[in-house]
Amino acid sequence: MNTQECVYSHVRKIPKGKVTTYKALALLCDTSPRVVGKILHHNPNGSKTPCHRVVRSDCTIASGYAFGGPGIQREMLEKEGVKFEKNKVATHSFTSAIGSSVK
DNA sequence: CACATGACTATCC
DNA sequence: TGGATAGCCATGT
Repeated sequence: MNTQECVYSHVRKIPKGKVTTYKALALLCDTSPRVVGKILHHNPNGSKTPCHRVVRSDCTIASGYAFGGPGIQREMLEKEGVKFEKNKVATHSFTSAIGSSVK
């Protein structure tokens, strides 16, 4: 499976009210976080990819969000039940492992 | 085929 | 503790 499809698959497996980090996706896809972010920004798989549930390792919202702005992403997550600490995501809202691994 | 870029992460000052 | 710089990997030109 290509890194691209791999990342998309994992992002789609993120349960509602939960979030993940680029680093986690990178590890699951056996790649680097840079690639994960680049792929997600390239094109959310037909809006089926909840890229708004993907945040940085620092729990902060990603920069250059493509849905209208970081503020939008935060509100979307809050509506899904994700707790927020100021401009960061609550650590307890993270999914340690998304569904199943690729390999 | 080689160079440049990027939703990032980690280290240094 | 916080901001800036370097490193990394895949994709695109």
